[in-house]
Amino acid sequence: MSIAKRKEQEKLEMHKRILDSARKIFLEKGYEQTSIRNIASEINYSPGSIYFYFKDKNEIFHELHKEGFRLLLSQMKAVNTIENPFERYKALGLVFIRFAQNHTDYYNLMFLVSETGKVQGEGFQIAQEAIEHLSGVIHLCQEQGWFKGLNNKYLTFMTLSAVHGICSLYCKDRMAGFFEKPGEELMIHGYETFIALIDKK
Amino acid sequence: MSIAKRKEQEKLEMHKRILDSARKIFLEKGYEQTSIRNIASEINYSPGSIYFYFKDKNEIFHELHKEGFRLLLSQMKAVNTIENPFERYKALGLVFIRFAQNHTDYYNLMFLVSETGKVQGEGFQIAQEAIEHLSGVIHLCQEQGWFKGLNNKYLTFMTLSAVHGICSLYCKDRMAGFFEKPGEELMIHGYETFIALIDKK
DNA sequence: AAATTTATTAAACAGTGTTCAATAAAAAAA
DNA sequence: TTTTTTTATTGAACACTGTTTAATAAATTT
Repeated sequence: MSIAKRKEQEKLEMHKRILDSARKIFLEKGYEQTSIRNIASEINYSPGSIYFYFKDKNEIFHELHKEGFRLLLSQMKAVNTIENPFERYKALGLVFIRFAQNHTDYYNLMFLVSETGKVQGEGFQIAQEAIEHLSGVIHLCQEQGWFKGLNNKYLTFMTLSAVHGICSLYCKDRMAGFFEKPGEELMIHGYETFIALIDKK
Repeated sequence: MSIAKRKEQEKLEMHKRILDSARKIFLEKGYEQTSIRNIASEINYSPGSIYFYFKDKNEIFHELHKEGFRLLLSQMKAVNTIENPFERYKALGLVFIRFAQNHTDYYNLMFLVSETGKVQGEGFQIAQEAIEHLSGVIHLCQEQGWFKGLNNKYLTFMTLSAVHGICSLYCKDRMAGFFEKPGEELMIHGYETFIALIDKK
């Protein structure tokens, strides 16, 4: 039985090696510019063998997709230490923004690159968990008198939209020229403007 | 001279034929799923000949990109008939949202598909014009007492982010499942929530 | 030691964007 | 009108792409 176990471990290791190579190239060059042959040659492997470990290119992509969401979600949950719900709400947006800044490539992979439509399976579940987390914090705010008369779901969607809008404009690098400031500053000031508007108890 | 003129016209016609074919396929299948061979065969043309009229696939894409922006900008300018500046501001957001709904494929092409970084040349100029238009309307609002104490540029960026966030989440079809409502309703309610927040004179 | 499972590979298939020499068609010059 | 030159078109070729598969090597089980 220990032989089977070692086998399994070796298989996991190869799985990881491929994923490491894929992560490097995917985050560097994006989806289309990453080829199975690139991933394979990076680890001196044959392209065909990749298919022994992954169904196809998309499955590798979704593995990284999930990785990104797990990373984001863990950072979102870290703000639970903040007691004041509105402060927690504010921090949650900053987590998003900082994530887009520090992990621009993941952000692209998670929100911008992947094809329209359903992000299936586990990846979708984690994304949903992230939304529910935001919704929960907003609910806490509302219990304490913030956002009076506003629907929780729509507020959640709107918050998500505003922050995602900020991040995706940043990641796609649209708007340099009109907004001569560097993107990082613009994001923060844009977010502060948003918070200034929403901050009425 | 009339021969040269007819020649030029014929060239323009071929240019248009290719663009028409490209538009159809690009808007239907997106960037990557559109091939030069597809575009050519659609009009019983040889793939190589495309390169007599366009530098490469990207140049065709950017032509459509510009088309989309011209269309959006014309609809943005149509709200100038509204006298009240805040009403005009509100309508501007709705123009965006309706554009994303009615021309989802263009929206994808314009904001989501194209590669990170500079959208060069004329296309960039039109995008800039659109931003300046929004900024101008916000300026009018501020002259009449809205958005007190808020920086025009940041407010412009934030508005753009919020609306673009709504539209891009819609276009990428993220969030079905958590927000069980159809995307169109969600967009409108999300936008109304945004307006409810920002509406303080 | 033989049979069987597991892992790896190179080759092949059908597709991609793009280039280019050959060629046909049209216009200009002789 | 004939020759030359320009303009437009084509198919073949190049170097890629994701993926499948038959052959093969290696490791494990019988």
